[in-house]
Amino acid sequence: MPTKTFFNLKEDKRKRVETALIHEFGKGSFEQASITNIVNEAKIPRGSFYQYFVDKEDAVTYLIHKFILLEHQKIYEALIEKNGDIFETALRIYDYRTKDTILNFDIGLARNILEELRRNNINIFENKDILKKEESLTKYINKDSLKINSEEDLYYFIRILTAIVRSVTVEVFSERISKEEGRKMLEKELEIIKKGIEK
Amino acid sequence: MPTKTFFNLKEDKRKRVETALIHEFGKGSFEQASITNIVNEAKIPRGSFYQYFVDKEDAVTYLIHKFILLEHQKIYEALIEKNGDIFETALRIYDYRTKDTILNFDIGLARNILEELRRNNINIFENKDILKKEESLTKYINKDSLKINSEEDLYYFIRILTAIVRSVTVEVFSERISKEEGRKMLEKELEIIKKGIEK
DNA sequence: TCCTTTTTATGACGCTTTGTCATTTTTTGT
DNA sequence: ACAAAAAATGACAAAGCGTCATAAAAAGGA
Repeated sequence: MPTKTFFNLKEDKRKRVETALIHEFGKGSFEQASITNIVNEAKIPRGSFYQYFVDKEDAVTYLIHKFILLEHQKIYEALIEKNGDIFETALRIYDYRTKDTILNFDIGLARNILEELRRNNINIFENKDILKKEESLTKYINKDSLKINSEEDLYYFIRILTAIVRSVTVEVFSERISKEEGRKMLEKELEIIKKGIEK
Repeated sequence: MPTKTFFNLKEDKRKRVETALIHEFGKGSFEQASITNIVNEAKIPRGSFYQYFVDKEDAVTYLIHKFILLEHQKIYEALIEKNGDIFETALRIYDYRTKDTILNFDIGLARNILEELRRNNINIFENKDILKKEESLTKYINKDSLKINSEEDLYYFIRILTAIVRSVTVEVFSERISKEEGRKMLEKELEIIKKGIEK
């Protein structure tokens, strides 16, 4: 996490740094991001960057945490809107992720963050590191039409869903498939999960 | 792909380079891998590395291709052994991936490669870039007990399976869960896919 | 066998990037 | 107004990547 100094910064400067971070980390992979570019864009001296963040990793972590909190809020809203229907919610999340801009984030950054989350198998539904315990979203899921007998079953089910939505989203981001194709694929995949594959 | 020079190398030297690649790329992420370390371990001058590979990316690609070909062979064997039962095959692949050594590869390298494959959404079942067209494994799958009406259905089904097996494997590699826990989770998840989640 | 041509080997070097640190400047508190 | 704490600054060391001019070795031909 960034230092106290960073959070004490005047609005204007902090925004400049944040914007530069979003631009640079959204361009390529995190490893490719250059601190030189960041300090140039934000118009701060190199030393200041290291006054605000321990290192590059620290700056990335800051963005990821922000992203997770915003996503969490978005999922909550979708669940409420869809009356707890988890399949509808999954599609809703897909739709909003594949919009041109996600919340305050650039789409390129969103792509990188989702990859990073996937790489570290971070589940947005209940992330112990970032979200408070009582903030789990599972309680808003309508379980009436689901074959679920325990908390454990629900857990595995969400794991599967998360993996699938992410997978398609990242494919769309990498431009291997279009937004529309991705949605159709997701619908198909959700259908399989619903009905089961076994005769 | 590596240069002709690399493949013309004498057995001994080529092996030394390969081993060094496997060690270094198995340690951290690909970006973190250091060519300096590689040439030191392989006891070749720095310039030679660039005589064999265009750049770092090129060396990685070489390893990934080798890995995919070996994995492909392994999946084929598993499918034959399990008489085309795709669920049993999935578990078999999980088991062999979570062994201490995977084929000739270090487990650390396998972890990185699987992540890289996932990042690029490369499906080992039918990879157009590396495998020949007729080498698709789907024809060995026993479809009798599956609710599958078209090639398309099968495609989506395999996407889901691939995603899930990878996901668990990577979690085991990152030591968040044990081999045994991972296997139980995979079994549970496969069960959900089989039966479906909808009441 | 000797000479020419092609292939391979070699490591110093240029360039870029990261993170550090000693010093200066600004802010805060009394 | 002064001292102490906090923040800003940029030069610099260290490390890494890929290049390139040159040397060595191997292959081919007469």
